[in-house]
Amino acid sequence: MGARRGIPDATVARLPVYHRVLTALQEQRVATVSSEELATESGVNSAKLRKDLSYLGSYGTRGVGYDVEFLVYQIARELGLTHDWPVVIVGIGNLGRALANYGGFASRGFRVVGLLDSDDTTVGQQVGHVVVDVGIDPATARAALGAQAMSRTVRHLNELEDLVIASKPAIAVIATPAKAAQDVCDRLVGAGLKSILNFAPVVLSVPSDVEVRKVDLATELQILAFHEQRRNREAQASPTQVDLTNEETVLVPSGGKL
Amino acid sequence: MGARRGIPDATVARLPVYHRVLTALQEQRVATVSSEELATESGVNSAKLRKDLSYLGSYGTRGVGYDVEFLVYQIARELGLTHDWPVVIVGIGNLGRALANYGGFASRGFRVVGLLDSDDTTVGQQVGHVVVDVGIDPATARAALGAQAMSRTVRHLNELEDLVIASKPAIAVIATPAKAAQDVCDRLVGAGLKSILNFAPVVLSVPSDVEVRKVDLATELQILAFHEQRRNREAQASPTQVDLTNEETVLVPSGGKL
DNA sequence: CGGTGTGAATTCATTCACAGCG
DNA sequence: CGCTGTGAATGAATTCACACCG
Repeated sequence: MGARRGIPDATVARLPVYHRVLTALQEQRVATVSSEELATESGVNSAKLRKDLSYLGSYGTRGVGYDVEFLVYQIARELGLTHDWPVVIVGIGNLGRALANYGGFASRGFRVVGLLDSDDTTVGQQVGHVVVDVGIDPATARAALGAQAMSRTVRHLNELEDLVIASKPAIAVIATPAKAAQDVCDRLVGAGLKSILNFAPVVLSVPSDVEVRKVDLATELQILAFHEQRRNREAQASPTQVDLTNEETVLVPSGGKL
Repeated sequence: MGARRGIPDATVARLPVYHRVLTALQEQRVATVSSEELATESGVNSAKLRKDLSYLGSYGTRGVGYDVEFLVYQIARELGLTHDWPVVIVGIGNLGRALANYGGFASRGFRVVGLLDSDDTTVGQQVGHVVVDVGIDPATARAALGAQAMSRTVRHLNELEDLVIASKPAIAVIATPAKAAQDVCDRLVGAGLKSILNFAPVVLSVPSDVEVRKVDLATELQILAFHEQRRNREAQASPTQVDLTNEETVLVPSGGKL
């Protein structure tokens, strides 16, 4: 039973991991893989993995496993990695720069078509490496370089609408300070964007047909701090170890977890 | 009924958002807030918010709402934001630099005590602004500046163990390339760290008493791409617009928002 | 009256366990 | 026989709806 309708969100969130692991296996010339192996490499258990994959279709072979190459392709197609996704980045501070340079984007069909900032000292700067695959013919290379150089030059925020019209980004990344984020978001939405990745530490309000995903660095640290604190509270309450040394790794003999 | 035992993970993940919103309200001198208001600002519904807060204790007043200042403190305490959390960042590329400079850390008790990299041209560099609050007395300022300058100088990865002994970081951030991440992780774990925030696109394997949280930029984009693709498929199936140009993503002229 | 706190109902996700296929 | 694919069981998170209190 192929399930074209409604892959659960939790599954969608794991597909990129499976895809990455499978791609690595592919590079090692591994032809097939069992749910058990793939699950271990992906940090999940095998039942979950099999159920996840079953939402895409029955792509495995009983008694054998999954064909790596075939599965890579199926997941890529499901995620839309076979398309080209033009991305605009707004806010070219440290984080925006880091994102503009991030290799993991280009390799999966995400192509930076524009960089925007409102700071006059940043506008006009060239950001990131301009790279062309070797073995490309000179004319194409020249054109590609030109286009890349263009899309790597930071433009002023007030060109946002022009950029959207000209380059039709499908996804916008907001890496501005918190204060500017909602305004930028409103303009992106006004220009027709429907997919936004937000790094600013604010909750953006958008119409219900726009999807926003949020990455909040401080939040992640706070969650870690919560668990760290809980661990310490428990250690204090428990009878054993004195653990004010740094070298610890006392690895609880047979730990009382949760 | 105060619930000391077991705040659900999903709730813990939302507490930082509530805390941020409440802090903003506090700065606007708002004294009390209802679950409805706080929920809207936090992007959740009010029932969820009330249930979340109920895990911390009965801190609201019926017919009135929550005391902003009191609630800020309670959440901060629960998350451990009243502590100081020394952080070490490993991998000082674009992202590591961005993280080292990120203001959202310092303001919540996260203090960068060390920066590590294995690249000799990076080692020795000074990263990030060294800042001291105004109105501090000169001697203290001098000491603070010294300590900060120290902790802002990139040190070589092979000093990792020394740094852990000297500065006792509670949390490590891995911002290295994928290839280096597992090795770095093993060394951090070996040195006793139990809380790791991983930006490298790999699944880290760690003992079960170590907590790893992962932020994967490419993954987030892929999830957006999935939904974007689904939206487009549906649009295609629906009667209106033709959209078979190669440049795809034909912007709807003046939006039919939902 | 207005708004919190919370059992009960519901929805969503994970895990179990095994039938059935290659 | 080995491993996938999946119903059924369990568990977690969300939402409902209202008793209860200030």
